[in-house]
Amino acid sequence: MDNTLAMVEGEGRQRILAAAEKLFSAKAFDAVSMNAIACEAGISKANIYHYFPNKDTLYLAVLRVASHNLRAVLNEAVSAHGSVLDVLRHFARNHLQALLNRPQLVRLVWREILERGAPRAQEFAEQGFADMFSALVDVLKLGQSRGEFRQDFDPALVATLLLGANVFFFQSRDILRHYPPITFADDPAGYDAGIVEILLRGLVPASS
Amino acid sequence: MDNTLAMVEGEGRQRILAAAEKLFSAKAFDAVSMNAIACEAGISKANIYHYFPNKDTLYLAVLRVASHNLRAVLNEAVSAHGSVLDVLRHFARNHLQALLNRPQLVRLVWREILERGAPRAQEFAEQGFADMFSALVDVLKLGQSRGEFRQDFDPALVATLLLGANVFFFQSRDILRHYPPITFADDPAGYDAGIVEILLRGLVPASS
DNA sequence: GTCTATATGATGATAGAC
DNA sequence: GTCTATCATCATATAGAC
Repeated sequence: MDNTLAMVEGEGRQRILAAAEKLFSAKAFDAVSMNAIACEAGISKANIYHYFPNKDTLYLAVLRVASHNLRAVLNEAVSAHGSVLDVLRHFARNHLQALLNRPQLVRLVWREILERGAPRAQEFAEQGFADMFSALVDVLKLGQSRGEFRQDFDPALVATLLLGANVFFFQSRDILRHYPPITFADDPAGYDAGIVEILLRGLVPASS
Repeated sequence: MDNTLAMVEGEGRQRILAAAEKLFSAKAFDAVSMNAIACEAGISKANIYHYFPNKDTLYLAVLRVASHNLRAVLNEAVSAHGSVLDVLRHFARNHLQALLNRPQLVRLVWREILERGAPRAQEFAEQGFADMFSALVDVLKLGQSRGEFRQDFDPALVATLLLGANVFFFQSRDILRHYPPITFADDPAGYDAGIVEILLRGLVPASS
């Protein structure tokens, strides 16, 4: 069977999705016009409506693909083996690096999280959260069961702290860069190394 | 002199600013129409243009006021006295509570930080960052100079970690709530208490 | 499947009466 | 200072030719 036709059929849809993803990543929903998407995709505006019934459906399709891709990228980045400490350091560094490598995808998904007004698809974002949290919580629990970590802290809280540190770094990087006391704005690996080190050892000197 | 006229003169402007702040806090720039602002303010659309030359200028005015108010709220919340540990705990808890108490202001300012496409006024947001960072860094440095904290960590990095933990909590609260292992989504004070405790003592048991 | 042409409405912004 | 009426522009969305 010749699948050339099917590929050509899908091509138009793919071009539209790619163009829409690029524009929706850069600007908010209402700031992106169907005209701009058509222009970016190199087709006519009316043609978009042949593939997607309306703007909302197109946006949802973009978000679904982006969320899926981002999950894959992040899950791939944080999968690791070795000692608990190595896995933790690896997780932090690679998670942040994955965020920085795919800024458009991250922005697209995070905008959906933050703009609570029009709950278009929080489910996609929540899936990514669940992936990262469960992976990180498992590592921390393993460390606790092995006696390498204290027993008296909540793994979910530490997971939140670490993921939050990376997301915050990703979001605020441009501002952090312009603030003198901060020297790690252009050194994400060093940032996460410092974060993990502090988490492990704490701020207070070991007593007696 | 009768200042009644002046008050009435300013009233129209205030109504517009209040309405615009409410709407711009809930939705993005392009998603808010001048018609909606006029309707919310209870005046005609054309009247807005009597006070503000265009939509951008109005938005900028809203952002300036909001940023100023948010700075005041946050600075008020984190000002404290006492031991270094008390100040640190107080800072974390009250900073997060201040964010949660003024969600509209926070959203308005943070949207400006995240939407890098149209750099309308990053300066406002950066001022707030500088306030919080310098205050927190000062506390940490004081702890170091007093010998209550280790000397070998970067105060700016810990400040980023703590502020990031609060901002991340604020942003992701709705998602955190729906994730089973997390029990602190509705307990910001407990969250920050846990955060600070982990930062102070570390994850690894005190060796020997 | 892709296009041109167009219907319909909302947008930001202006002019001028009161 | 506030309004009604209106501007040109651009949006989403549809119809129909090829």
